[in-house]
Amino acid sequence: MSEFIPSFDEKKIEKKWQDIWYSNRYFNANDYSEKEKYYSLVEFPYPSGAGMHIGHIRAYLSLDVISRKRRMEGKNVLFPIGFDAFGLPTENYAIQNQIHPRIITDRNIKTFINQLKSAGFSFDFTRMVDTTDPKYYKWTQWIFLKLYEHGLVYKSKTYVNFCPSCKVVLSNEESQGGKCDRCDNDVVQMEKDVWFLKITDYAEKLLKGLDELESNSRIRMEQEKWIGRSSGAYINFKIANEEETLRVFTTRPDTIYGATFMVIAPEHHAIEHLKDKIENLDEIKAYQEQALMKTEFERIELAKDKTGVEIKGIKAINPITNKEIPVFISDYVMITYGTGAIMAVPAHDTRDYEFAQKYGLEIVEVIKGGDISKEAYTDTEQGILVNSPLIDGLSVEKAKEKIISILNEKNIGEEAIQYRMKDWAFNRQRYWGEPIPIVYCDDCGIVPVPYEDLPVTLPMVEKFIPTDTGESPLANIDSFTKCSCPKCGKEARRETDTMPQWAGSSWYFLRYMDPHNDKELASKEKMNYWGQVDWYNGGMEHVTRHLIYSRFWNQFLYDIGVVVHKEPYKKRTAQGLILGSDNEKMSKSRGNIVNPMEIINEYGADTLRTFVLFISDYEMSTPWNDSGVKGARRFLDKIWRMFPNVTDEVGYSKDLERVIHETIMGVGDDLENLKFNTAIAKLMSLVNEYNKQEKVTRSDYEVLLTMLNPIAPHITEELWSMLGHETLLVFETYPEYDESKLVKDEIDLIISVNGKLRDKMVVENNLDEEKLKKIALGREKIQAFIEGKEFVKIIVVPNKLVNIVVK
RNA sequence: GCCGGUAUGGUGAAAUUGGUAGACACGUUGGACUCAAAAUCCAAUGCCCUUAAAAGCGUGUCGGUUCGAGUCCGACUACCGGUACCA
Repeated sequence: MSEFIPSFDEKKIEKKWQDIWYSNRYFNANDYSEKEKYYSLVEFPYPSGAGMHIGHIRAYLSLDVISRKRRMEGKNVLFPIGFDAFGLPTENYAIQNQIHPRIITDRNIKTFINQLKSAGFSFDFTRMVDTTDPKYYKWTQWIFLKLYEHGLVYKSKTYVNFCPSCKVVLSNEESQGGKCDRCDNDVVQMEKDVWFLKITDYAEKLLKGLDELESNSRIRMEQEKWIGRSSGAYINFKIANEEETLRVFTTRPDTIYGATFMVIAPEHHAIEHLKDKIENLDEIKAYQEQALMKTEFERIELAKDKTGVEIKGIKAINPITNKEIPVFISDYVMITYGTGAIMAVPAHDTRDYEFAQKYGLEIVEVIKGGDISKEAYTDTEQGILVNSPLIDGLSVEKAKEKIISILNEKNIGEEAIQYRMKDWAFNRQRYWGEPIPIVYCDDCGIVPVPYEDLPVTLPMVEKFIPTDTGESPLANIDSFTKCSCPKCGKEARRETDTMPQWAGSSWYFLRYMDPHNDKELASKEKMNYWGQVDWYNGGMEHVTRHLIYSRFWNQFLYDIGVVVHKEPYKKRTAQGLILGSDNEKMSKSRGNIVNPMEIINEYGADTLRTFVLFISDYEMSTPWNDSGVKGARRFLDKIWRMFPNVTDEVGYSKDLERVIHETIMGVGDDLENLKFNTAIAKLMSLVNEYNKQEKVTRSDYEVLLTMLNPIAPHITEELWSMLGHETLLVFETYPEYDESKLVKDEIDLIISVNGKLRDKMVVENNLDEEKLKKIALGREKIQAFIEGKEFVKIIVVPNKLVNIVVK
C-alpha cells in the first residue's frame, strides 16, 4: 500500500468503467427475461448544439439512481434514452449556416451521447430512438392516419401568429407580448387552414385516468386545470320576432333571473344570420374588424377595460322571465369556449358587472348575501336565491338542480359539461418536422396517404427557406409536392405542413419497448412484457401538454387495440429547477449557465452526480453553488483514503453494526422518496463514523460502496475491484437491514420544565414512566428550576422526554 | 385576479405522528503538519451579554390552540411557479 495516493484519478477510473459497462452492454434491457421487469423513463432531450445542460443531469439522475438500485434488487430494468430532434432551433441554425438539419442533428446527437456516457448514465444505448429518423416517424405518421381514419383529425380555419419578417408561424410562447421571439418585430394575425386533433373527445377519459396516475397533488392539479371540466347548462335564448336562437353555456343556471343582457363573441355566426335586422351593422362590422386585429396578447392586456357594442334592432328573450333584453358583441366573450355567447348576470359575475357598469345596464340581485351596489357577489357556498319566483329561498346548489329540470321540461335547455381544453392544432409551417401524410387531389379532395406508402420522407434539398406566404418551405419543393392521387392516380399535391414537436414525443415510450420493429410501432408481445412505464420523471413544464398529449395518443391506441394499457404511466415525478448562482433562471443572456462538462472535466462525473443530488430537495428549485462541488469531491476522497484501513474481516464491526443498519434503512427509504440530499447526508455521517475507527472491516466498507454505487458508480466500482472482486459491483445485491439490529440500549432523555429544555441525560432504553419521572425530578439542574414553584403536572413521552409543568 | 408552492444561521439546506431547531455540507476563524503553500487532520462557528459558565432571544409578520409549535389553526407580507375575460 505504500504507493497509495490520497486522491483518486477520476479521469482514468471513469473512462475505464464506462468502457467496460458500455462495451459489454451491461445496462441493456432483456426482452422476456425471467426477472421481474422495471421500466423507468426520463424525458428524452432535444439535441441542441449547446449539448447537455446541468438540468439534464438533474432530470436524469433520479431515475439513473433508481434504475441502478433496481438492477441490484434483481429487476430486469428498461432505462432507455433517445432524441426529440425535430424543431425550430436546428432549422434556424441550418438556414443561418447553410448546413442541412440532418447533418446538424446527427452531429448534435453524437455529442450528446458522448456527454451522457461521460456522466455515467446507465441507459440502454442500443434502444435509442430519434424522432427525425424516417424509420421512427413512419409510425408517427401511421398514428396520424389512424387518428384520421377514426375521425379524430379535421381541418379548420383559425388565426395564427405570423411574423412577416421571419416568415414563420409562431406559437403563443414564441410571440409573447405580440413580438416575435427571434427578431422582435410585431406579430400579425393570419388566417390559416389548420389541422386539428380532436383531443376534446378524450377529455373525460384523460381526466378519469388521473385516478390511476401516482403523482403529487401539484402535478395532478395542473392537469386537471388544463382539462378544465366545468358543469352547468346550455340555455336557449330566442331572438324576439326571429327564428334565430342564441345558445349559451353557463355554470350558474340558478342566476337566470338576473340575466339582464347577453353578450356574444365578435366572431359569432348570429351576426351574419341577422345582418338584415341589425340597425348599426357598420358599427358592429367595425368592432369585429378591430377585435380581429388584436392579437391574443392585446385581448388579454386590455382585459381590464371592457369594450363592446350593442346590437341595435334585435332583442333576446330571457326564457324564464320572458323579458326582452339587449344583446351586445364584445371581445371579452371568446368564440372558442362554450357556445361563444353568454347570458350576462351582472349582479353575480365580476366581468358582467364591469360591463354593466360601463354601459349602464340593469343589475338585478338574485343571490342574497352581498352588496351589489359595490361589486358582484360570486359566493356560491352560502348564497340563497331571491327575486327568482320559481326558486326563491333555495340554496345555490338546490336552485341549480331545480332550474335545470325546469329547462328540460320546457325544452329550453339542458345540463351540460364543458372543457377548457381545446382541440390540438396539429401543424407547423416548417421544414424540420414530420410531413403530414395527406394528399390533395382536385377530384378526390383530401386523401390520406396509404399505409403501405409510409413514410412520407422529407426531401434532402439544399434550400429550405420559408415562403413569403407563411407556407412551409416544403411548398417550394416541387419534387416533394408533386405526386399522384392514391385514389384516382391523377396528378395531386402533397400537404406541405409538418407536425408539431409534440408529435414524436407523444408515443416514444412505446417505441423503446421494441425500437427496431419495421412491421409495427411495437409488437404486442413486447408491450405485454414491458407493460406500463413504472416511473416517469421529467420537468414540471411538461406536466400539462406533453403528459396529456401522450396520454391521449396512448388511450387512442388502446381503444383501437394497438397498445395493451389504457394509461401509459404508473407514476410521474418532476425535478426542481437548478438556477444560476444569482438565483435567476439559467440563460445565455444572463451569463449564468453552468456547463456540466466543465465540472466533469475538473472534478469527475461521480463528484458532479453526488453534488447535484446533494444540493437540495430534488423536487425544489435551488441556486447553483460552485464551492459546494468541492465538498462532494472531498466526501469521495475520504472514502478513497479509507481504503488502506480496511481489514479482511468479514461481518460488521460491533461498534458500527447499529449505525450501518440504520443507514441502510434510511438511505433506502430516502432514495425511493426522491430524498437524495438526505440519503447522501446519511452516507456522509456513516463515513464520519467509520473515520472515528482505526480500522473498518471489509463488510463495513463493502456495504458502504454498495449503497453509494447508484450515486457514484465509478469510484465505488474501482474500490470494489481493488478489494479483489472479479465480478462487478453493478451486479451485486442491494443491502438489506435487520430490524432487530436497530434497537438501542440507551437513549438520550430530554428533561424540560414548562416545555423548555433544561437538562438531558443518557438512560437505559424502555424505562417505565415512574422511573423516568423519578430520574427527572432527581436532577440537580431541574430542582433549581422547580424550587419554590407550584407543581402542576408531569408529562412523560417514553424513550424521549419528561416535561415538568410548574406555576 | 385565481390556483399551487416556498419563507429556517454568513450560504445550500435538515428536522418521523407536535417532543433536543440548525443534521449533512459550504464558508469563516483558530490550531497541527510544512521552509512555505496546497492538500489533509483537529477545534470553534444561530444571535446577544460574557474571561467562562449560566441565563435570555431565535424558524417571514401578528394572533391562537397546547404541558410543549418550524410543524396545527386564523389573519397578513414577500418571493417563485402555473394560469388567464373559460361564462
